Amino acid sequence: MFPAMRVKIVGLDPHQQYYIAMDIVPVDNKRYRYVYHSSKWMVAGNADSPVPPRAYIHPDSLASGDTWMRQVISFDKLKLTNNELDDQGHIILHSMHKYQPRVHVIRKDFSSELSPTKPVPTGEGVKTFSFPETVFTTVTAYQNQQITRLKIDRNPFAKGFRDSGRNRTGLEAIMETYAFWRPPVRTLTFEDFTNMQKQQGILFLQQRDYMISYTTQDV
Amino acid sequence: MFPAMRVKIVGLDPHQQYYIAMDIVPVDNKRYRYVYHSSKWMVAGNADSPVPPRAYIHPDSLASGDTWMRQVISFDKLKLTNNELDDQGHIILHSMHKYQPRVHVIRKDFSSELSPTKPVPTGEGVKTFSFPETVFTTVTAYQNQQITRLKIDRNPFAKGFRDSGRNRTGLEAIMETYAFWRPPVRTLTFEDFTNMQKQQGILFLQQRDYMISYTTQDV
DNA sequence: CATTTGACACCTAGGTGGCAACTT
DNA sequence: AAGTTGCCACCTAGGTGTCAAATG
Repeated sequence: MFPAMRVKIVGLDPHQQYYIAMDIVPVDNKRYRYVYHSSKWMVAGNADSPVPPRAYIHPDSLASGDTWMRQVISFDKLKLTNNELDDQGHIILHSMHKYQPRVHVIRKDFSSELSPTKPVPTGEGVKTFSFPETVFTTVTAYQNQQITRLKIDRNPFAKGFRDSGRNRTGLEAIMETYAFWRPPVRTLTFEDFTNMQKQQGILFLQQRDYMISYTTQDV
Repeated sequence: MFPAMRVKIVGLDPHQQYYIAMDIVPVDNKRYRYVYHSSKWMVAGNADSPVPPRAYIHPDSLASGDTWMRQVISFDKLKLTNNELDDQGHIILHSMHKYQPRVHVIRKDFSSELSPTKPVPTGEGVKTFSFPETVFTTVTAYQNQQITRLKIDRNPFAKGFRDSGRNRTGLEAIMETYAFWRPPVRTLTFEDFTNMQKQQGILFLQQRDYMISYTTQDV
């Protein structure tokens, strides 16, 4: 899942132990298709039968509120699959559907049913947060060059596909990168994506490799 | 530290939480030198002033007795240094000294003082095990070809230095490997090393990269 | 003279999109 | 036509011993 979801949490009890988990739930019961000439997602029938949502338990769990609040919590190890029979503990999604990632803060004393292959429990001791700007649509192939480019330019592992010096001069490529993306010091925020959504009318991501990144205060 | 120390533990309380830690303590207060023509370690004066031993807390800590007993516990991430000012949390040793690694099983409720840069606590709730056959001498350069070869042949990361097919034919190299070392299925045990000690009169290892591997039951 | 340091080639391990071949 | 799969080159990140040079 790239870009990874990143959150900062305040207001926890420093001495209380918490799990932090993420799950990804359907936004609606529709299936979508991408219409290339109008650059829009269109409804294309009803959703496939949903799979019970799995939980991704953040690997730093179990930790104290103090520990969680001192770091940016990154979900960059979360893996997605469209294989409904997956036994690797990955989160299972359908292609061409809309999804909402959610962050759960779970107090240790209410975590009896916590398991990667079970839905996240609800109720007392569990707080759930979701950010509408992180809704995304799963795809099976990139259909928008700016998304492809985002993923290539921002992900260190995709450096081999960058333009730099191939069909551009070195300096030209650097300048262009800086004109579209921000300097490396600044974290990419959800505004970057919503702006792209407005421009493109879409936001999509690929099978086994999706998603949204942002940093927010005051969760 | 290679080969890594590996242990199997039985007899813990399955529901009790434990830390498992390793430290490495001096065997005596002597400094050694290696006499090449006699293939022996000789005393070469008194030891350097000892540094307070650090603890390597196994990364699977904290875990239940049940969890610990179900796996082989490997210390392959333990790192050594001879830099007394180290701030990476590595275990600090002097070159050309003899050392004994120790394994500590620490019940959670007696682990108040547990820290990577502090000595392992002693007393109730802490059990310490040491295996005399894992004593080793630190060195600054390999002086025995069979040790060099052991480290090259057994460590996946050193595959680039293996003999296979360089100054031998492929089959010849394979046969020779199997004649001296065991088939890959079998775990290298301390007997392999003690036999080498008897033959060679030595057992030594290199700075930033040492040590002994064995698997034992009934710790 | 022994020891330490840094650059190096060579590995393991795993995360990228591209692409051709295949399935549906 | 759209989706899936496997293989690929290309990366990151880090664990090996070697060697030459610097250090003492």
